[in-house]
Amino acid sequence: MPKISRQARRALTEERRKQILDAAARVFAQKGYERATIAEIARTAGIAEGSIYNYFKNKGDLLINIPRQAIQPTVETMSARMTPITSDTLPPEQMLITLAQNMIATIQQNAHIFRILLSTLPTMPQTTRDRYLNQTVLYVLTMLEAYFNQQIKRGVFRRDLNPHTLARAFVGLFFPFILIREVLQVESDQDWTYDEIIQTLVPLFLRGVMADAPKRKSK
Amino acid sequence: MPKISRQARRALTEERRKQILDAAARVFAQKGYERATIAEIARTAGIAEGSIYNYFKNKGDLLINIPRQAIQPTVETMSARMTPITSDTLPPEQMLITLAQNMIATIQQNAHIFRILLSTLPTMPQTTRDRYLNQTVLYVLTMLEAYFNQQIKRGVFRRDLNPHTLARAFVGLFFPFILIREVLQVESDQDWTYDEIIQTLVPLFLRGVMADAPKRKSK
Amino acid sequence: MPKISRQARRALTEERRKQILDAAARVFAQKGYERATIAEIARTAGIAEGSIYNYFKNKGDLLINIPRQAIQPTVETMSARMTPITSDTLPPEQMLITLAQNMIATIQQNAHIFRILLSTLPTMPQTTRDRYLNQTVLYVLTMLEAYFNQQIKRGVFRRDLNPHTLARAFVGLFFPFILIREVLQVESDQDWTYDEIIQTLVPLFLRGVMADAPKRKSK
Amino acid sequence: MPKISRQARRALTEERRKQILDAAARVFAQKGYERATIAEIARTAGIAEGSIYNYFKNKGDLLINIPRQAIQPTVETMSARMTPITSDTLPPEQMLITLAQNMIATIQQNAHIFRILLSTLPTMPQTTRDRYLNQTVLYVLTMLEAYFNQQIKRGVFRRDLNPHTLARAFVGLFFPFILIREVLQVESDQDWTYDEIIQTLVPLFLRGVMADAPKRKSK
DNA sequence: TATGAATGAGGGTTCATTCAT
DNA sequence: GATGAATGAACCCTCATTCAT
Repeated sequence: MPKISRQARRALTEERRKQILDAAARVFAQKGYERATIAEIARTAGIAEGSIYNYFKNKGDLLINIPRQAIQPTVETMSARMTPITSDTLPPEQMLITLAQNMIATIQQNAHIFRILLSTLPTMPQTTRDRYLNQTVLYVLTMLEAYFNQQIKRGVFRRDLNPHTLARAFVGLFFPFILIREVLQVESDQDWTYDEIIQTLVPLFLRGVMADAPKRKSK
Repeated sequence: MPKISRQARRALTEERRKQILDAAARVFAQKGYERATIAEIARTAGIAEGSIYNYFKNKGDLLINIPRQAIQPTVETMSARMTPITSDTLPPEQMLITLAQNMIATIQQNAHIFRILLSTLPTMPQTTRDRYLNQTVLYVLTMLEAYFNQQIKRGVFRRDLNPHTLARAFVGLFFPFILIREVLQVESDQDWTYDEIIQTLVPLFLRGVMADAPKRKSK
Repeated sequence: MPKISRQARRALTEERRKQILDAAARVFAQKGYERATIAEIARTAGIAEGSIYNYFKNKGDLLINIPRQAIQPTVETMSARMTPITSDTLPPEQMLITLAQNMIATIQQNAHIFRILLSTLPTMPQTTRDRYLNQTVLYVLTMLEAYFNQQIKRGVFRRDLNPHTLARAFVGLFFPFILIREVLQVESDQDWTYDEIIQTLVPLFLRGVMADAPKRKSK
Repeated sequence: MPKISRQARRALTEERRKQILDAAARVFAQKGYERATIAEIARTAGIAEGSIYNYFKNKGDLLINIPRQAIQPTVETMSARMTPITSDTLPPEQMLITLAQNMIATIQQNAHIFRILLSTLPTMPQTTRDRYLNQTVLYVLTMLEAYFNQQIKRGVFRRDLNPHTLARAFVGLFFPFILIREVLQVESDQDWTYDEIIQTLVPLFLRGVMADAPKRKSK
């Protein structure tokens, strides 16, 4: 005769897991995975070291579960903003600006997760790495790809372009800025704002990808 | 009195340092800095554990000395190709293609170093990090910036563009591809070649940045 | 919520610390500080190597905490016997004999600690050394000094003497004997007992320090 | 056909040994035996590490050979000053003052050796230790003992005293001062000079040991 | 005989994980 | 489930000693 219903128990457990993963994410982001200690994660989470092992198999298990916990929600938020309906109503420039803004905002809000990803991915085992990537970066790339594909099919973007390439290139445009500011936190490289960058690069990208204006249709 | 001339001794020492750094770079790239052990580095270098400490203060000292050893030579090769003279004689498209090819080739040849950089930089102490960055990425960015600045001043590229931003954006275009293939080694994302990417993105970028050519309006 | 009351936990911890310090003192005394290994201390204490670090910061921390653990109790016993009340009631000869006996007994019971002190003090960092000395030797010297000062003021001991000097000289009288027997354990120098020494040297010292007794001149 | 005569070779070797032992003594005194390194001794001696092994079997061999090298000369100087002839001509007070001054001067000049002795003796193997002691402290004690024996036999010192005990007690009187100043270098205990100490303690000691004045002979 | 790079055993310390309470 | 002390494997680093030159 449990004092708490099974459902309530479940919820409590889930709550605890979140609390621990949150602490782990913070410590991993600050110290890096290897130099983070279970002791510090426990302290940050406000529980005992041993308790962590009631919720996660081991240290690696924490790392594996961080993206679902921390990234997916924001990724989903982002994807929600990219529904076809929206893309119909917005002119490409506006759409791309919004996309870039969302992407950057998402990364900014989860900068510590990105730091973890960067320092961990290169030396992770294949399967873990793929799982991570699918849940995060590739997910976003796939959505972008769909949008570009649509625009190409409509003749808005040049027909000779490959949506796969475009998606990666578009994201890449902003990559160095994000890397420098959010991940590496280089302070000597700060005389710009994301808005300026977006206002410069989206039009630049568009000039590059837009199909020639209909005027020349007669060519 | 030493049996070997001071110069010969110096050369031998330098040789040994290279040998050790090379081993360290390989092991760091494979295991990540923290999980790499001195024992394995020594084994890889074909020497005894203790010998490493005759050439480097400690494990961290190995890390700090890797870029100079492994990257700088290629970085310098690259910079040699970007002299103003060269940039005068080549049309922008050819120049940018060459630059991109060089950059990608450099990274490919030093992919393991890049893996180290990525996994180590985020949790490095500020000063070490800055030193690393200056020797590598920022060095290249600065050169690119100079080139773009030149082209803007000549009216070849749009005058409303900022060379600082352009340099980062140009590098960023290729970043996701490099990341996916060289660093993360995602095998499910391989149906493209760097040449295709370059042939697509350099013109795209150029369309975005070239000033409208009034002279040729009459064409 | 802890399963054990905070007080009980404290007591257990204190017990463990004593157990470890005791083992450390034994091993340090036998091998000397530098040649003693954590492994052997752990073995002697009957615990695992790592456990020591749950109670002490490092090897040096063991050394620093040994005197409080092992000497202070006896030092305090000794000081208890030297209250002014006691010194009032005993004639100087009896008092000094008792003092010498106590001192020697204390050292005998903690001979291994003294061996540690001697071999460690000369090369210790200043602050550690001062802490050590204050807890042990200087503590005793200060007490003696107070006693001599009292006797000088009362005219029992010569007024031209300096209590500071006397305290050191008195302790020094017995020093070579203690050194030879307890610390150096020279076996070829054993045809005497501490009692004989005390019975000889206390009167000798007293003849040296007693004020000429004008009252008894008429005797 | 040696270029150098065998004798000259011998002398050179002996010179080199002295040079090395001198360096070793200095480093041992400063760092303690265990923490002293062959590298530092070699550096101090101005030769290569490996060369030390051409003159001494190993590190321990250095330690064993230091007393003969460094202490014996001064010990011999001291003993020279204590010939019976001298002791005949000087009154006891002058003699003891001279002895104390010589002893203290000797120790002062060789303070570093004393630091080595103190930190090394307690954990040395028996035989090494005895050898050390016989060459140094016991040597001096034996001489003192002879002097006291003479004075007792002459009736200058009390007949009920034991020269063995007296010798140790006399040396002990100055021990704490030497220990505090020369070995432990306690700086907070410096408001006295050796001369003051000697001027106080020698008469004190003499009052304790002198036979009753001849006036009471009639008793 | 002199050199100093090479060696590798050994020691202090950290920390993920276990388990008795 | 919660706790946190106990564990011991693993790692970095030091340094006495050797040996090829």
